[in-house]
Amino acid sequence: MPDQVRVRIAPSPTGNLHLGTARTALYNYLYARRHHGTFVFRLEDTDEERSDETFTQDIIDGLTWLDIKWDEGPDIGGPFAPYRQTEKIDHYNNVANQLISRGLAYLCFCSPDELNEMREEQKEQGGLTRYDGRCRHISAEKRASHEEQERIPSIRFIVDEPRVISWHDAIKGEINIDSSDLGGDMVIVKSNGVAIYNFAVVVDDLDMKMTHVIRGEDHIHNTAKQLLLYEALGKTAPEFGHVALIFDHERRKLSKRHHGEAVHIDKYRRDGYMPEALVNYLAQMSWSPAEGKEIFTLAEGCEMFDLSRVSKSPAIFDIQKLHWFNGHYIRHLPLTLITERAKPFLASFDLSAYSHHEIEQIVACLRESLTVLSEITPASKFFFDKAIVIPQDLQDSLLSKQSSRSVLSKLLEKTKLMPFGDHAGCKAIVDSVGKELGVKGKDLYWPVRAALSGATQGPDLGSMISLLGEARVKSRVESALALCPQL
RNA sequence: GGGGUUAUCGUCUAGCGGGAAGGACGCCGGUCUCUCAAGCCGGAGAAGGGGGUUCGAAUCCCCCUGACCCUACCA
Repeated sequence: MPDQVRVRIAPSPTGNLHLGTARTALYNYLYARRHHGTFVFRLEDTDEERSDETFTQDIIDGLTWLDIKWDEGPDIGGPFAPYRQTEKIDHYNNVANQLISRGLAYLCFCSPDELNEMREEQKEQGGLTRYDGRCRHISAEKRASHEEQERIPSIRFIVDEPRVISWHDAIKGEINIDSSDLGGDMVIVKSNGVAIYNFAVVVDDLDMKMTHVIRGEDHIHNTAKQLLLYEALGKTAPEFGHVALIFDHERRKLSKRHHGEAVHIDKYRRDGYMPEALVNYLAQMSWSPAEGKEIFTLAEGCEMFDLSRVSKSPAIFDIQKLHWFNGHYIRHLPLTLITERAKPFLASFDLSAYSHHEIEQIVACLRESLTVLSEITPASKFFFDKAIVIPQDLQDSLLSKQSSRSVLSKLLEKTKLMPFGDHAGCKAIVDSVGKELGVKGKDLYWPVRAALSGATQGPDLGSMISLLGEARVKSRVESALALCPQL
């Protein structure tokens, strides 16, 4: 019977949800869905110094926003609870003690100072730093004296060396690493009694019956260490797939340190990016569907995802391409959804001036030219302003023209005839004004634009007039006319 | 210093021994339009270097080089 696929995302709540973490979560999610398996969310919170609940919440919120849902996790439980490592401290200790009793691990009494000193010496001599295993065969007396001094030991796992550790990586292919390059016997439980990452992951992945571990390639050396632990515990290791990292245009790893909020998923939500766009961008950044599709939904991704088509080399984060995806989704997602998402960006305006349907129409005509939804705030401002301010240079260059004055006054006469609500019909009235006066093109449209919005550039003119409605159009044209020089 | 990963247009990629090296973003030009976009049409633009293997190499092998990652009682 083939194992039911079980994969996980295991972030540590020491920071906000990072772009790279989101991509790893996404790939795991896609893999789980593709194989009708289970996607697990678990918290690696053993670093009590840096872990924080607000980060946990940010990670949960971010993944939820992206619509990446987990089947088991700290918030919803599951058959292999608990899903936070801090709730399993004793369990890790028990497993570590088994290793000690089987002679595969031992107590290490070295102090941080001693360890540092050792490394300093090694650096001076050859450069290679590694734990020399001095506590591995500690004498009974020495041990007793350490205990008398109340020195609290850590637990180290014996790294058998030299030997080659190999695995077939689902993304990278064959990988071989010599155990001698792993830095010597490794700490698995810190002297504060808390398991260290490399040990806790193995125990958890075993407890949670993970079949595949898909993570960043910065874990490749960890995988070698972990493989040794699986072996010592007498268990079969899951399959591994290491995804290349994400770089910036200078080929630096994307990091909070260098890029700040630009790597924070929530920043994209706040700035008006569509989660569909981010998911689509992230998915195709290091993976290309066999079908060659560029635009696809999360659900479609679930049908097509294939680990063997994930790229081996790093991808550079390209905001331009994200913008392209984002603009596409702003334009193609259902209008009601985009309107809902636009509302927070319209919060500074008095929306009660328009009906819900009119707000939707405003969003409809504006979304054509947006790349991020936040741009709708300045773009829609003129719809809500009580009065329009026409910049001086436009007054000088545009309103000073005789034709502008004629157009505006003629338009004012025809305001009553405007079929408000009918975009094309309103445009037709403007055209009729132009026809009667023998004015066309910019000479006809720009004065109207300036009067209504204070700019010569904006959404479709017919839509503007139609949505602004009779009262606003009338008063704005009157105001503009008042600025036209009397001839 | 040691170890590992990696290398196709500026960027993301397709390709998996025989093609004029394909697509997408961006860029440039055209078209549409009252404007900015969007859309449509077109264009420029790529195999890091060196050795092999082969009738034939982007594709297989080796070396070099670059970039990146790891090298904690962080995760």
